[in-house]
Amino acid sequence: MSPTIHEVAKAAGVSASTVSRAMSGGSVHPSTRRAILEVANRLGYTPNRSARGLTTGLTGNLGILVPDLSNPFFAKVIKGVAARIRTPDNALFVSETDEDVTRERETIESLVRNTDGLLLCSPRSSDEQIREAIGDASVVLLNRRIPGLPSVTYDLGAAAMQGVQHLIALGHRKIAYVTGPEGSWSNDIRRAAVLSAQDSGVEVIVVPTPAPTFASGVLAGDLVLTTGATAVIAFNDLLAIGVLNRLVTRGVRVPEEFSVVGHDDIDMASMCTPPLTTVAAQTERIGSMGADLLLRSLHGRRGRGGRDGNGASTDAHEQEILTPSEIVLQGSLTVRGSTAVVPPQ
Amino acid sequence: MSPTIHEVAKAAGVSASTVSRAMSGGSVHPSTRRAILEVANRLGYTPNRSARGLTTGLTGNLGILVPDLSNPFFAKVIKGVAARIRTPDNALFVSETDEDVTRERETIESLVRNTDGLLLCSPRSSDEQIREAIGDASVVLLNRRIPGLPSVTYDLGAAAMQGVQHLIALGHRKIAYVTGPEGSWSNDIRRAAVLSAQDSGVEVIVVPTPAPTFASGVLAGDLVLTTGATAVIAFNDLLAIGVLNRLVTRGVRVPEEFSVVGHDDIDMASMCTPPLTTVAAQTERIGSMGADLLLRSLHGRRGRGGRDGNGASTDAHEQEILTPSEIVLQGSLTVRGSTAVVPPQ
DNA sequence: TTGCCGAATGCAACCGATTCCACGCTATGC
DNA sequence: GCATAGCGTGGAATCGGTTGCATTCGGCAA
Repeated sequence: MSPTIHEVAKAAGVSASTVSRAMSGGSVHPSTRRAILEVANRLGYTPNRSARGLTTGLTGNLGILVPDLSNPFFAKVIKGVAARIRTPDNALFVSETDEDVTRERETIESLVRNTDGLLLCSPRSSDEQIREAIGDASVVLLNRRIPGLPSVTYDLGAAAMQGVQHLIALGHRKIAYVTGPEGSWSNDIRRAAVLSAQDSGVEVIVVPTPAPTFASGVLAGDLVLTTGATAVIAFNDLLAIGVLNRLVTRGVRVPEEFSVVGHDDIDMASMCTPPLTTVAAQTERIGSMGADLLLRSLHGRRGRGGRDGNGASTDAHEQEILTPSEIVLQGSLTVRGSTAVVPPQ
Repeated sequence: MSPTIHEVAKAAGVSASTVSRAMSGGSVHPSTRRAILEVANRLGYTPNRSARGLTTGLTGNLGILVPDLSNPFFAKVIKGVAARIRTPDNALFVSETDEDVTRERETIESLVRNTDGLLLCSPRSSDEQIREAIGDASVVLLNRRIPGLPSVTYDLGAAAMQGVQHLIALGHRKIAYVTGPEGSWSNDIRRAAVLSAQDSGVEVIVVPTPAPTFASGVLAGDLVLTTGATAVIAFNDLLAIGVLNRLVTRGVRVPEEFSVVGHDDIDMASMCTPPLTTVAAQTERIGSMGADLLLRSLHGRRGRGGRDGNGASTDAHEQEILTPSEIVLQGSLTVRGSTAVVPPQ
């Protein structure tokens, strides 16, 4: 199919090594390089990735793992990553775990073997499990913080507090929290933020759910109504919209009789009726900054050491470049039509 | 990192070629194979993909291209593909074009070079452009039919007609169609289905949109109201929900005063108020069947011919296996709360 | 003029697997 | 009893790049 480097070399009247150097910025005479590039272009030469990967130890592939592709929050994160990656040198593997912790580990290990670097978005496994699974691969966490690993998150706690304060300011004194998935770092933080309202004399009821989806939200809607709360905060917008729909179906008027707050600000949040008040993240930004961080850390890394004998200095060099960066973005409350002052007794 | 085949060979006391055969089903004595597998397992051996790819010409990667990742329809298709692909031997590249035809071509060409096979979901380019871009790569089209290429579609025309008939049966005599993107095969068919209602004496107005998104739907909502139609059919659910929201905002009661029909049956369709009547596709199924078809066609294909001298017989063989299959699924109308009988004069 | 240095280039080894070929051995048929 | 067929195995070539090392050549300083 595509010509090999040797064919280009012959056509240009030079050796294969010179072509290789011309293509990848080695020391080549300017006029020679120009001629080679011209020939390569004319022949439509593209280096064979497997061959290159064999010597360099690099695949040119990055990977991202998300719990659920049909959750718009994750779709947006991937969009952010894809926008940043768009170069001829890198392609993006996408995998999902379907919120299954067992599969998560397998998938991480498989991705680690087939990519140069990995983005883990909202992983559900424990810190320790994740550390083990990734080994010494280049990984950036998204929407999850583990000490010592690079990550991009946003200030979940502060953002969640804005939602809580909003409800308190509206006079609500009994608030339900609809939980997210087991093992979710963000769920822990959001739940804690809501529970902290107890310090202000607010009663908090935690309502469990099997999965952070619309369907679970519908189920949770009924549970929420039995608690006697006047407002609900859900782990994410899908759940919140599910609750919202159930309330409306059961004849509860929102926001007059009941207030609903979600998290993530997915597109759907502004499309439902009433539009959802929600704690917004800079979703695409999480993806693009994560990709940035990953590419940067990759840049200072050797594929597998190659033939350079001196391990010590390389290690020191890597240490310095791989110093973990933890980026924290800002979140903020977006007030829409699903929240209002507490109904009179 | 991972041990090489030679290390396994030495540990097992055999040659590398025997290990290779043991791993990939060649002719090896059962007891030898068992011993090798045991050693390989103990050492945690996984074949190096680049090395394998170099000789076999296969990368073990598949790719899928969609117009927009944050469109839930495409997210579902990808889910279907991912579910089917889940094997240790294959990984999935995901790319999006952001509905940009220029980028579409570049992306296809890049994916063709880096994968063994490609799924093109709802491509916007012309038949000819697509044929050129894919060359002789293995490709399966999703939600698009091009004569001679394998594809998975559903009977868009018949399904769309159900929506049209539904509105006619409800007494509507003036129907607006909110169009989808330029170059979209499904848009052509859906528009034609709506226009065919003219044969039954129904007036049809076509309303253009810049993109098949919620935001465009909101804009289209105002245009629709100026037409004097009593019902609207939109190219997809995102547009339909946008129109719906705009109507509600402007005080038009749905479905009492105005009926709305969408296409695709994305999750959101059942979550909005009122829930959307929509023409449903078997979305995930499109993805999984497409993946099936692709894997099957790959199976009968050689990476790059290798060293087998006899071209003629191989070609004949390939011909037979690569005979294009065009799978057509069924679509159907899901009636929900956004459609009702035409309002009295 | 001689010697040295660095830039430009070619040669050849190598990355880790697959696969063709040859060899030895046993079982089978005549 | 000998030729033959076939299985199991090892050796070696090969895929298409990259890179360390050797070589050549021109230029500049001594």
